[in-house]
Amino acid sequence: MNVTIKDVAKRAGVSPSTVSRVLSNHPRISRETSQKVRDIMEEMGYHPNMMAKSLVSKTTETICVILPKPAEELFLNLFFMELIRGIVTQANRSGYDVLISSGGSEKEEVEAVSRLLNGRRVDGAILLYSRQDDAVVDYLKANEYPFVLIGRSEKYPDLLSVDTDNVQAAYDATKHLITFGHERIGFVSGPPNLMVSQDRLKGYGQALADAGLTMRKEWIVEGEFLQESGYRAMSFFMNLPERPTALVIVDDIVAFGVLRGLNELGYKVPQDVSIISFNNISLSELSNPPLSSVDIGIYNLGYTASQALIQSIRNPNEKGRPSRYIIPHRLMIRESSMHSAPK
Amino acid sequence: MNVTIKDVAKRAGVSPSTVSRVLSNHPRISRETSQKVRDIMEEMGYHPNMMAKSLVSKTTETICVILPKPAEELFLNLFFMELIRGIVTQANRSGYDVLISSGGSEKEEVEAVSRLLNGRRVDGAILLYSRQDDAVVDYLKANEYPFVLIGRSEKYPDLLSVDTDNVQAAYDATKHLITFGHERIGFVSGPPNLMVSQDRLKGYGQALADAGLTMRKEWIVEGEFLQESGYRAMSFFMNLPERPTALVIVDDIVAFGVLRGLNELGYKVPQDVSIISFNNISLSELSNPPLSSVDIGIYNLGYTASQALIQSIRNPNEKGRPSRYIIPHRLMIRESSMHSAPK
DNA sequence: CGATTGGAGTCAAACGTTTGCACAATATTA
DNA sequence: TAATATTGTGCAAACGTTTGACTCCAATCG
Repeated sequence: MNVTIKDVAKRAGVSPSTVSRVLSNHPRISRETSQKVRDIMEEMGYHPNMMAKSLVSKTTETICVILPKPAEELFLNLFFMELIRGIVTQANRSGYDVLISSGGSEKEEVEAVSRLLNGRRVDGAILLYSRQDDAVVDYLKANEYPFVLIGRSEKYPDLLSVDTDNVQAAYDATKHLITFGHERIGFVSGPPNLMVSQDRLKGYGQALADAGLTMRKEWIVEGEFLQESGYRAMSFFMNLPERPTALVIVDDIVAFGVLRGLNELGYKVPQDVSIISFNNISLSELSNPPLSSVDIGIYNLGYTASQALIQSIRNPNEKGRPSRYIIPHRLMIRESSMHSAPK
Repeated sequence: MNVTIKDVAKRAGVSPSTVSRVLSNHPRISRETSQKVRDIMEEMGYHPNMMAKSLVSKTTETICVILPKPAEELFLNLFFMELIRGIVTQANRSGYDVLISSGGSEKEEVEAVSRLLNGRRVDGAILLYSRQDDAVVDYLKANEYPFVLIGRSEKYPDLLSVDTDNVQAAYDATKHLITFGHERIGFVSGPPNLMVSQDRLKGYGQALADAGLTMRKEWIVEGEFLQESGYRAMSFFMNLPERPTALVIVDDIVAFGVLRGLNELGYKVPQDVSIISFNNISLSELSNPPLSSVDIGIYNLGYTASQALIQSIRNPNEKGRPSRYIIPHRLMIRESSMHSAPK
């Protein structure tokens, strides 16, 4: 029922192979034949069957994006949207489609990845997170499938990956607060098994150390990338006998939770407590007061990841390409941290 | 190099067809054989090649999501993330994969859709918007491809679609403001060619009419689903000789823009101006003041759309199923509209 | 007891491409 | 002018499945 390459061939009075070669711009096809075939394809409404093509070429021109555990939960953060936006845009530009896959448990994730890659449904994968130790990474690496990590792997340091210099970024953010005279600076972290949490904590610690300030356990709180975590962290800090006057927060959404809590308790930001967070999602500047945030170029992270992956698919073992791309970050200082430390 | 059905067959001492039938739980395979084959598949690490399967079965178990014009722009709204979250979750549960495709111009969209459907890369599509007159819809309908609309089509009223009762929702929101004594109520709309803009405007008008209030042209402003639009609309309203005391705003993001503007000009919300908007994205309650918003169950819209699409793919012309699903909405009244009209 | 039924598998064609090899015709070279 | 290269095309085998038709064998039936 559907127009195939053979139908076109018949009508054009050539062989199917010729039609196929026209399609792939084979050099040994004459201008004339090529044009004739193209006209007929147009006329008959021919569209190549990608499945047949993939079957023989062993390539699907599709990549997949593996979302952190339950798409249902973590998807709430604008962060992923922005990442996906970058990935899809770049992939489409390179002629690739993007498949979204959300895992459940880590085991299910491995199964999904295995199904997609082994089943030749996609050519490669992008992982949108970096856990300290990850079965999916192990699997992909063991099977030598092309993939790129957004973040980094502790276990395999030279995996293809796109990342922020999170240590430096946290250093900069903390330093900024120190410059405003803060000496009691708290840190609201994410899940401790994520590399990003670890790296940012490290940068925070270094900045304190360089300023001769001591890092205090009770000023560090771990949580999820959710508002509630911020809210809880805030309550904890504010009940301390000695309260921080400024906070570095791993994620904007978490910072929103902190902000909400401070508002409720009647603390003024930035007069009583200064705040700076990470990611600079588009809503950061909308909060009240506008949120200082480290812009890490999320879109760019996604865009670059897609580019790196597709390169590595097209050219599996080309040497001389970096395996780690660091996207520059930038402090966006807004009202939430524009105030010197209270006495 | 990769394990195929033939390899398994050989090792198991059966024919490839038997292996295939084991895979699809064909009734005429004995328990015994089935178990033996399964064991061998496991042992050899067999994974079915989806491309080969799709080629013959003419089905891909994949659906695609068509994003409104440039993924680059409109993706900024959490709304889409939430929709996609619902779609992906449901699709995965039904054993389907999801392909994301972002269009450029309307013409490019048609091309993308044509490439995906005609190229047998996907089995159906979900359109995340409803324009008044849409070439993509025309195309899909003309070619009888399975698809579902999030929203509605004016041209073809009984297309498979999932929607909010936007007229009613806007009616309810406006009514709510009227109840608080407002008589000068403005409306900030979206692009006029979107059905959602039209429907909400209509509901707004009806509520005014039912309350004996007149709808005034200068109190209606159109824009995009972007903050800037809200900001601009706000400036416009506030420069009017007779200013509205309350606003109905088509989208939360737009409302954020309005809020920012009002803050800057020193107007108090809700004391000077009350505000209610639509969609209730997760950040609505975080703004200052928290935003009243009509919750339209975005996740549910996506979830239902995916479900409806997959049903219609699996069972093309089953009768007796609704073609239009209406997801219930609910007013989430928060501080931004909890104040009676100023004198 | 010959004929029928049913169960468990096998055979081979099909799905729509790509691609290495072969071949004829023409062009280039020595 | 013969030998060689180049250009344009066709042939047929692959790619890894699914599936309708067929076979074989044992059990059941009239």
